[in-house]
Amino acid sequence: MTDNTDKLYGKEADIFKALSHPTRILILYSIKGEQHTVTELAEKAGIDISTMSKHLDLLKRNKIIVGEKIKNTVYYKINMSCVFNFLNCVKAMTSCSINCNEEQCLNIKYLTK
Amino acid sequence: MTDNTDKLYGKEADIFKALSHPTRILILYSIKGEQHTVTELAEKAGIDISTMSKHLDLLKRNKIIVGEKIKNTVYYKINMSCVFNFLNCVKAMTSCSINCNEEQCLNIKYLTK
DNA sequence: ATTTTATTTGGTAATTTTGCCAAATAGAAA
DNA sequence: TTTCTATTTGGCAAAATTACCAAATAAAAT
Repeated sequence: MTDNTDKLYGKEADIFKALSHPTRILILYSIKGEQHTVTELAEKAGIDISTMSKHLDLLKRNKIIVGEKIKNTVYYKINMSCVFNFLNCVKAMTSCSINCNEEQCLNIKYLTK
Repeated sequence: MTDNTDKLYGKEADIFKALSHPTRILILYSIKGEQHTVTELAEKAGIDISTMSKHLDLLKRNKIIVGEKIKNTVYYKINMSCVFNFLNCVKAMTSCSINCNEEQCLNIKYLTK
């Protein structure tokens, strides 16, 4: 990839990269309704706390989530909630049959829900 | 990451992973208005045709774009157009100051455009 | 002041991604 | 059929990501 492409589209690509791991999607859905701590999320995901801390840090650096420290504990919550709009479309697409387009997928989702 | 997390969120993460490279964002914007071929896109991006072909293949496997073959040439176009809705939000966030949330970013974008 | 609690950071091995070249494929044109 | 054109695939080295353990922070509780 050229420097020019990176300059033009690197920031946008970085947001997608920050979202491109199953554990980080789990984080989003977990803190959608209520705030959670690293310890809670690590336990829920079944991974090491240090690993979860690094996943949270990546989402935080990209302003997708924010953490609020109260006493010794950091509570994480969503900052970029538009990600859920896109996740709805993604879920419609991935649960749709193999050769359909977005419009068809969203229609199927609408008809069957 | 556990098998369970991958089973639950792997598909969604794969879509984000497919979008997580500057060259692949360039592809999206390039074919948003009009269809393009591998050769054209490789030239625009300044990279090898084979490299561009692999980027397109990844987007195609994830149903984000589709290719239509006419004679010897494959024309690529967008299949999952909801990605541009999300890109609008992403651009608002990334061009916003350091500590703001989505609502503030979108307001700023609204006020300044 | 010392201990406990919650979290982050450093180090590192295993895995995955990326990008070029060269070769293969598929079909159109001559 | 042979040649030409457009694209894809295989191979490989460089770079990036991931996940664990161990160690470091930072502040609350005792």
